[in-house]
Parts: sequence; C-alpha cells; structure tokens
Amino acid sequence: MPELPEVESIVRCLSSNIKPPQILKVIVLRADILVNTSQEHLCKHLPGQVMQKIYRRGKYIVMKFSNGGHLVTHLRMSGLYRFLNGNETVPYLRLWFELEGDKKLGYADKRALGRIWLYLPGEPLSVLTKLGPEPLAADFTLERFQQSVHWRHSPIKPLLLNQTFVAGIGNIYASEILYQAGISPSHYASDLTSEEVYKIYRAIRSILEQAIACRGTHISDFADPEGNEGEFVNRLKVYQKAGDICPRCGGIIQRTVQQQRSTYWCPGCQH
DNA sequence: AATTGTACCTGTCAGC
DNA sequence: TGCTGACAGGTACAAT
Repeated sequence: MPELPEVESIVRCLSSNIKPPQILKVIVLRADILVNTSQEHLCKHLPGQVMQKIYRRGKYIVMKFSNGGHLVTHLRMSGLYRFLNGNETVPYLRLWFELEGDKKLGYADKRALGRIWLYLPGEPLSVLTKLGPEPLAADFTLERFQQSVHWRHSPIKPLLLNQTFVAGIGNIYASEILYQAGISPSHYASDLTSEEVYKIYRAIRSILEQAIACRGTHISDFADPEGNEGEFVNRLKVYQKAGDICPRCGGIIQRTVQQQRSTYWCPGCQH
C-alpha cells in the first residue's frame, strides 16, 4: 500500500484525530508483526500513554508517547490503520488499541509483512538510522542530490527505490517521477547529465507534492484511517498502464521488469 | 562497499 | 470448479 504520500496522509489523519486520547488497552491478534516487542511488553508499557505526536520518516509512522517512548510502524505492502467505532471491525485485523471514548485504532495487514517496533523512553529509534534524506525537506538540495547520484552504478529506477539513497519513494512514484522527468528507467545514474539529474530532482518533489495534495493513490484497499481514498490514482500517467497511449508523445506505455519489480514507462519520450 | 537476488506472507486474477 | 503460476504499493539479508 504505502509510499511517502500515502504514509503522509495517514499521519495527517491520525494527527488530526488523535486529540490525544489515552490508550486504555492493547490487543494483539498476530504477534509476528512485532519486531522488538511482544503483546506482554506492549500491554505493560502503552496503557495510560497519550499519543502526543505522530510523524513520518520515509515510509515509517512514528508515534511519540507522553512518557517519551515511541511506537514505530512500517506498513510494507498491505498494512493499514483504521479507526473503529464500538464493535466495528476490518478484515485482516492484527492488533488494535482501545482508546478513550469507546474508540479503537486498528492495525490490519492482509499479507502480514508490516512491522511494529516499540522503543522505550530514551531508546534511540535504531530502525530509522539507515534512511536517506527526506525528499521534501529543505536539506534535500539539488547539490546534495547531484553528489549522491553521480557515483552510483545502478539504473536510476531501482536506485530511486533504495531507501538509503532517498527515503519514501516506492514502485508507483518511481515510475511516475521518471516519466515526468523524461528519463529512461534503465538509464545509469552515473551517466546522467546535470540537466537530467535536475529534471529528476524536480520531478521527485513535484510528483510527491501533488500526490500528497491528493492524499495518495487509491489502489487495492488503500485508504486513510478514516476511510478516505487517495485521488492521485486519477493522475497516474504510466503506472499499471502498459499498452495505453502515452499522453505526451502518442507512444505505447511499456511494462518491463527491473530487479524483480515492474517498471512502467514510455520508450517514445523517456531517454 | 555497493548492487542484485532470494525470502518473507497471503491474497487475487488469468489461463487451462 | 480447481489448480497453477504470475503478480502485488516493501524490505532484510545473503550472495556476488
């Protein structure tokens, strides 16, 4: 489900809703999504805590509690958070938090690839340390991007998926970014001219900002915790559009595979 | 050290 | 209808 714009939408939704209710109870139905914690551990440390701040780093959701501890979630392919009222439920529910006011925050995950970490007060959030720069942050400058690209011996598309290179881009937006930039996904990073790097840099920011404004891309069962679906699906130009006519040059959109993952692009206008 | 392939888990869909 | 294989928004780790 989630790349940077989807995770950002989820975080904004959670932040606007959680007017810090207290966690009363934690119920775990499937413990193998827990990495450095357990049901007992969560039940010991979370009840009584208030979700003071919720933010995003790359594709990770970070919840900061009133005691200084943190719960970190990575949704991987199919994880989602959902507010549930009373006895309401959702398919593939893996755990939930019982909140003040007869509300629940459920975590559901069809494929169960998502992961959750609990960091106690004072513990460093070690799972976040290897992440590359935030592509929408002020310190992600063109100069910094140029320097990190020019020595990479990898085709540009799989490089955009590398979270140590830049955090938050996934398979949908990698294709859309390179389409907007007019760059072939198999173009080697080290061979890009500075003009081409600039086009990719601009496209990263422009596509991610547009997608956030649309609250992400609604594919499969993605929705934010209130059930709002992302509208960027209507603006996709190439992703899952193999065989369609390219809106820019009239060519035919292709699907190819790079490192076991689908890439969508137009050979007519991406070089 | 960096890049690429494999494993993880479970569901859906197309083709036979 | 049932089976099989391909594919799915991701990453950790092993192999190269």
